[in-house]
Amino acid sequence: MEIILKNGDKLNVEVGTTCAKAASAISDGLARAAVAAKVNGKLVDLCTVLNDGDKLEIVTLKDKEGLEVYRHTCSHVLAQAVKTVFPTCNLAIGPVIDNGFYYDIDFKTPITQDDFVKIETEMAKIIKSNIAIKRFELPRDEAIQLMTKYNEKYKVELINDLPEDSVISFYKQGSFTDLCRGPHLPSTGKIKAFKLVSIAGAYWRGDEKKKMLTRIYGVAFATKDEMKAYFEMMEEAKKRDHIRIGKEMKLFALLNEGKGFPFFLPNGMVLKNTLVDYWRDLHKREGYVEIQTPIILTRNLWENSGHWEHYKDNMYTTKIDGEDCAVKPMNCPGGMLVYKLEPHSYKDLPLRVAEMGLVHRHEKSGQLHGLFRVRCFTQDDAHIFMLPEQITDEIKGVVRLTDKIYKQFGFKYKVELSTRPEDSMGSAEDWDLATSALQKALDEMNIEYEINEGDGAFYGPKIDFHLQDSIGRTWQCGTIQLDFQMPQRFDLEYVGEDGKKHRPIMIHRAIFGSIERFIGILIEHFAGKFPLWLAPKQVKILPITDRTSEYADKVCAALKEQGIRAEVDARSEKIGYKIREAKMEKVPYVLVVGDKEAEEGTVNVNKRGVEEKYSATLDEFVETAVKEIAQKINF
RNA sequence: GCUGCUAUGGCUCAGCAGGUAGAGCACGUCCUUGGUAAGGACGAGGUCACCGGUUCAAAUCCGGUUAGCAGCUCCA
Repeated sequence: MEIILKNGDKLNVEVGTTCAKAASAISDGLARAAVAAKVNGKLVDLCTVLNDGDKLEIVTLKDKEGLEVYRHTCSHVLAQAVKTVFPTCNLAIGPVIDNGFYYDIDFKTPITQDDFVKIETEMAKIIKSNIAIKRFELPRDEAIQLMTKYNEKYKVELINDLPEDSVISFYKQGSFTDLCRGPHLPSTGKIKAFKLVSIAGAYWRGDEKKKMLTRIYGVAFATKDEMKAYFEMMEEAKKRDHIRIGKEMKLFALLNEGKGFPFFLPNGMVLKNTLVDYWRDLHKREGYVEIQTPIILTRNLWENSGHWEHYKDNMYTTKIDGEDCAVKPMNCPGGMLVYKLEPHSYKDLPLRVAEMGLVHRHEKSGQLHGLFRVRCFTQDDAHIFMLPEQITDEIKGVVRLTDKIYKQFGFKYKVELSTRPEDSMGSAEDWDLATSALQKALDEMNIEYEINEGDGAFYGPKIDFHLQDSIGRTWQCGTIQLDFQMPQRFDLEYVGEDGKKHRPIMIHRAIFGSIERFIGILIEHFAGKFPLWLAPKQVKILPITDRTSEYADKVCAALKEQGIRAEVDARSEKIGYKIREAKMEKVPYVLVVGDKEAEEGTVNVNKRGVEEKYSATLDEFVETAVKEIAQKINF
């Protein structure tokens, strides 16, 4: 019979030939590198028997799928090892993740990281024995019988929940058999580099109400070198951790006295204010007006907006003169009240109303994390009130503005479209209309996005922008939410061309999302090496001897005159020492001034990240610095 | 909130097996005025997160509380 290879070549093989055998017929090198195969586009085990006319593709560890198969087998080796070391435990599930794998296991007595040595030793033994991995399939009742025999209650539950027509397959390696869809490596000996890294709790089936199992995380790579490179990269990434840099650079403080409420220190305030100034300038140009609404408003208002019903557990409440009040978790109801203060004409729309709003949300204690997740933060919020025919253009405008701002910092981002959640308000028609409006804007702008089913706000669907932190976790920053509900609830209206009253449509949007979170991401993105326009300390002037400290003061004054954040380090320390300190502070420009410079009216410029130093007149340096700040050049 | 781990001078960390604390950096004083990533000497600074228990004796062992970290769940 004949099979077709990836490159289109045809190969004659005997009936009953496996993928592995076919691979070795193509080339010995490829056969040895093979870890799985793709038959007619479907990923399968190497032992899969080919049929006449099948299209065969060999998968190696160089392929993404190949590495996944490899990591998947690692998780099974982990399971086998754990079963050997702790025979009474019950296995749940063990999938592949970025860089590795995990397995959720129900232990009779809790284990700790100290047990990793035992487990890893057992895994190494399994790998060394190079046990063949065999697939077999069973009908449902036999599958349940088998897993019941092994006392694997979680597996029985999984089998019971599989759809009627699904194939129930098992993989057997030695005495160990596990329910699995596969595919797997042909034998355990192919695993070259793995390590167990951490242990954590995880709810069975991701449900908070179900039992918490123990999850063992591991990483696995095709070679030991790749694994080493991974650990080195993780070490580097940890050095970028915003909590650590925030402390080192005295940007902010997290204190026991205010759990989830960060303190901003002078350096951090420079960052925050600079971002706000940039934001405000940009929004003025984009036709926004700015308001500020109160932090505490009556409970009545929150009931009216629907927040009370959907969100009261996360709101801080208080009583003022006997009246129930709540601290705002969002700015919109305040914005609605402002809209209602006066009648609006269709000629006024779109109305773009921005607010740097300080909101408070009672996040559960375990969710708090540095500046990424806090209980009090500043939203760069805006509400856009508009006519139905303005929806697409307004959304596009916000997407463009978001892109512009993210690009300014050199961020790459991911876009998600979140649709109607279960717990939501409003009619299906409104939701469809709103969702397709968002989708239309994204499609027309040729923006790639993922759909996040059921993850919208309770009042409307949304477009979310996600940025990545230094160890690859993503955080939602920007958001554009289309809302038909608030205008209705607050009975907003405008007078149309026809002289009749109509309901405006509203967008909620934020670009930084939370200034605090955005600052956290900025810190990690730049590893604390902020571009000149953002740097808390922009220029440091270092006199070589006490003789030149007067000239240093003069240079500093000239820079301050131009609004540049400059300071002199006049301590009687050696120049090398002062340079080292300034560099560790990540100051963009360090100016060294000695007798020569004082005499010539120049400065010796040390630019961060640049080995060569150069001499410039004071005026020349001021000019370049002013220009770099004004143009917000990143370096 | 749940599971696990952690908590020692301003910072980064030692303190292995219980006998009332150490280092480096930072800080202060003095000497050194030195041309591009750490000059030298001396000094000050900690009831070892908090509360309780075991013990003749607890930073060290046990329990609880608080806070942080990793993950889970949640995030209008």
